[in-house]
Amino acid sequence: MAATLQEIAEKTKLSLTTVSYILNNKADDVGISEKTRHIVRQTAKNLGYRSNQVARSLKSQKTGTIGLVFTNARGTFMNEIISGIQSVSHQEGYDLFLCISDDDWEKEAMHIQMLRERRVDGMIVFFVSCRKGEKANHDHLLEVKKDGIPLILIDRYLPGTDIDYVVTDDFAGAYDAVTHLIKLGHKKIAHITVLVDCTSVQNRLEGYKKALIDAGIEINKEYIKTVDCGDDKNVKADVYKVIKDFLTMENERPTAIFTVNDGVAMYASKAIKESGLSVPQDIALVGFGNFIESALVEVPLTVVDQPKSELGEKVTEILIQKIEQPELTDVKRIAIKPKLIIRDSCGAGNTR
Amino acid sequence: MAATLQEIAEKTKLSLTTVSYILNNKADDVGISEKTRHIVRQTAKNLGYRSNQVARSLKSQKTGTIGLVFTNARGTFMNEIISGIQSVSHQEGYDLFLCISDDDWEKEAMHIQMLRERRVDGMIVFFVSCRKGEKANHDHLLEVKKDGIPLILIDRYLPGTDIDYVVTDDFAGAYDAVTHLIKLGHKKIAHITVLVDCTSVQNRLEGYKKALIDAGIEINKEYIKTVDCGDDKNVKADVYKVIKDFLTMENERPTAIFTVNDGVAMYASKAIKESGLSVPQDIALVGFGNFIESALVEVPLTVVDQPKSELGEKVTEILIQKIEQPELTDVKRIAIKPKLIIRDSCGAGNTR
DNA sequence: TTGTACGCGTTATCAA
DNA sequence: TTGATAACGCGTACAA
Repeated sequence: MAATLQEIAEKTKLSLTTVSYILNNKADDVGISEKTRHIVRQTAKNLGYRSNQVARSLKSQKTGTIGLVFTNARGTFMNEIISGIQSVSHQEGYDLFLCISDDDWEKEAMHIQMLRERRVDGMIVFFVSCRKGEKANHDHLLEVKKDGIPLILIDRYLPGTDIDYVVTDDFAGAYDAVTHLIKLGHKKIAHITVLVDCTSVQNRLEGYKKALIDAGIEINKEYIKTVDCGDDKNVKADVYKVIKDFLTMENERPTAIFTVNDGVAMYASKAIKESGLSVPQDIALVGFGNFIESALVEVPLTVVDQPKSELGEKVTEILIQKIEQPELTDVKRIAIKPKLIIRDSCGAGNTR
Repeated sequence: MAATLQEIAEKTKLSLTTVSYILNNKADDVGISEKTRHIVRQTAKNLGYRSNQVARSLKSQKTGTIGLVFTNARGTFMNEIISGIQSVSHQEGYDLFLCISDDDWEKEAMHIQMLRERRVDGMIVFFVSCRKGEKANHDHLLEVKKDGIPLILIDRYLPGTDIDYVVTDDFAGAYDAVTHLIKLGHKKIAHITVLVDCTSVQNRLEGYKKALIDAGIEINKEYIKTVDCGDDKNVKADVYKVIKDFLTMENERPTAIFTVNDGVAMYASKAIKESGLSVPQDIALVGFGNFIESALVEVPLTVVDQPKSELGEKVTEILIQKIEQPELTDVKRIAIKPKLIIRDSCGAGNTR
C-alpha cells in the first residue's frame, strides 16, 4: 500500500541510500544535488510514501513510544492526568500506549509485559493499590526498573525503592486543609480514611495528625474512622455508618470532618443532611481531590485540589528526560503542593 | 537487555529456527523433542527472553495496534468511551495508541499521519467538528479509507461517504425526550442547539422537530435558539442570554426546553433559577448526554443517556472484524438507541 | 555525489 | 526432528 524506500529507489533509478538520505533530511550532510532531491521528493509524494516506524524502530532500537498503565478509567481523574501526559509527550515526539488495569494487579502485570514486548521507551504507571492486609505484588514494577527501562510512578509511590515518582504532596494538602479548619475555630476534627494501603492515603492521615499536633490539639482515636472501598455501594454504606457513629457521640461529636477524598465527602454531606443536621453549620467538611462534581453538589465542597494535569505534565517531562539522558541516574521524587479551594462546605465566611 | 532468539540459539547450541518454533508454540506442528523444548524454555527464562513485537510486526506486516483519535480529553465522555474500547481491544489482543486532537483538525491530521507511519491495523476516530460555516477538511480521513486502512468513526459521521460508524441514535433520543415532555402536557417546547456543524447536533434538532410534528404541534422558530460553543464561558453567556429571551416572551414563554446537551441544560437551569423562576415548576428541562455531574446538581437533570461504553465496545468489535476479515466490505452504519433517564428537571411525577 | 552491504529480531520456506 | 537462509523496511559505515 504505502510505498517503501526501495520502490522509490527503483522508480527514480537511484539507490536506496540516496533516497533514504533525502527523505530523512540528511541530504545536506552528504551533499546531494538539488535536482535529485526534487525528483525523489516528487516521486515520494506521488507514490504516497510514508516512513515505516516499525522498521525504523527495529533498526534504531527506539520506538518513540511511552506506555501508560492506569488502574481505572472511571471518573475524571485519569482523564485530566492523561491530558497532561499526552500534551507533553506528543510535543516531544512520543506516542502513547494506553492500558487500563481495572484495579487488577494481574492485568497490570500483563500490560506491563506487553509494553515490554512492544519495546516502549519508557513507562508511566499509576499502579493498583491493595486493601490493607492484602499482600501487594509489585515485582513486575521492580523488574522493569531492574532491566533499566525508564519507569516513573504517578500519584503514589513504592517506599523503599528507587523508582522515580511524581505525586501530590498529600501530607501538605491534608495539613493545610486541617489547619484551615482549626483556624475556623474547630477543635473536634475527625478524619475519614479508606481501607487502602497506599502512600497517598497514609500521607493524608499523617498530615491530618500533624496539623492537630502543631495546633496543640490532642489526637482522638475515635475521630479517625476507616471506610471500605472498592465497590461504590460499600463506600456509601460505610460512610453513612461512620456519620451515624459520630452523631451519637453527642457532646463529643466532631464539628468538622476532613475526608480522604471528595467521594467520601459527598456521601458524608448527604448522610449529615439526611440525619437532620446541616453542612457546614453543624459539621464542616473538607474533601481531597477536587472532582468536577464537587463544585456542583448542593453544598459545594471545600477541597484540596489535586493538580492533575500538572502531575501528568511533570511526570512526562521527567520520564522523557530519563529516556533521552540515560546517564542521569538520580532518583526523582517529586511532590507537587496542592492548593485548598474554599467553597461552602467548610463554612469559611459563613456564620457558625 | 532482553535476550533475542539468536542469543538463546547460541546458548543452547540449537538453531534459531528451532528456538523460534518452541517459543511460539509451533513445536507440535513440526515435532520437536520434549527435551529440546524444555532446554529452550529454561534458557529463555534464565535469559529473560521477551519476544520483540516490533520485529514481529515488521515481518508479519501486522502490528496488533489500534489508533484512537479523539477531539478532546475534557469531561467524562471520552473516558467512558475509551473504557469500552480498551476492554474489547485488549481482550482481542490489540493495544491502543491514544491521540488527542484538542479540537484542532490540523493536529488531528497530524496524528492520523503518525498512526499511519506506525502502521496501526485500524483507527477509531472521534473527529473534530467545526462551527457552522467554517469549512471542514476531512481529506485525511477519506485518504485513510481510500488506502484501505480499516477506519471507523464514533459518535458522529461523515454523510455521503462509505466510512463505517457507530453513533448514538440522536434522532430517536431527541424524539423520545420531546415526546416525553409532550406527554407531560407541554406544548410550548423550546430547543437550544449549538453552533456546530455535525451530525449528532443536526439529528437532535431533527428529532425535536419530528416529535412536535407527530404530536400536531406547530414548530415555532422563536423556540429554536443556537448558542456558541468552544469556550465554556461563551456557552454560559449565550445560554443566559437565550433564557432571558425566552422569559421576555411572556405568554408565549416556553414551558419546557430540550437542550442539545447536559452542559447547556445545566447552565439553563442556573439561569432560570437566578431569574426567580424554578425548574421544573415553571420550565421543565431535558438534557442530552448524561454526564456524571448531571445527577448531582441541585435539580437533577432528566437526560437522554448516551450509551458511552456501549459505543466504545461496538465500534471496537466492528473495527476488529474489519481488520481481521478484509473481505467484508459492507458499510456499517450503527446507531445505538439511547434511553431516557427521568430525574427531577422534567417534572414527571411533580405537580405542575 | 551516489551505491554496496550489513544488521535490527522475527517468521517462513525449504533442505537435511 | 532440526538447520540454513531469505525476506520484512530502514539506517548507516564504507567504498566508489
